[in-house]
Amino acid sequence: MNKHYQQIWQTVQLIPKGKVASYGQIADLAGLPGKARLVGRSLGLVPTKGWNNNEVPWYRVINSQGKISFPVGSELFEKQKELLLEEQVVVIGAKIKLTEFQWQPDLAQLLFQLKF
DNA sequence: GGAATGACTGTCG
DNA sequence: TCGACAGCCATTC
Repeated sequence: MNKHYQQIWQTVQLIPKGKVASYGQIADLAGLPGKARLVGRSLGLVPTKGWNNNEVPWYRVINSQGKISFPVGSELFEKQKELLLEEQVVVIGAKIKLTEFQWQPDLAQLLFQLKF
């Protein structure tokens, strides 16, 4: 259980500044293919708990359509958008240009860092 | 143990 | 491009 969350958070931390990744992408990289929902849920657990919440850039994770997964105007939506804009990521409405900002990791380097 | 619930995804019209 | 739908899976009731 916790092990899965650890892998997810660890993977999220690898997303470079100014880039974003989708839930499914994170799930794959964390060794949990097809479990995008698990990623979403685990990210939802981070902030409330006192774990390494500040270390996990949850706002760099969006859905596969390149959009923020919160209702427009909600508190979390605004916060996420703000944080992304601070990193030079262009957010139009809820949309982000995936072709420009989606993280495209070097798999070999990634495996080295994760040490799975 | 069964049913409902999500910060999801891919496919189809 | 967009909405509806069916899988998906750990957690919660």
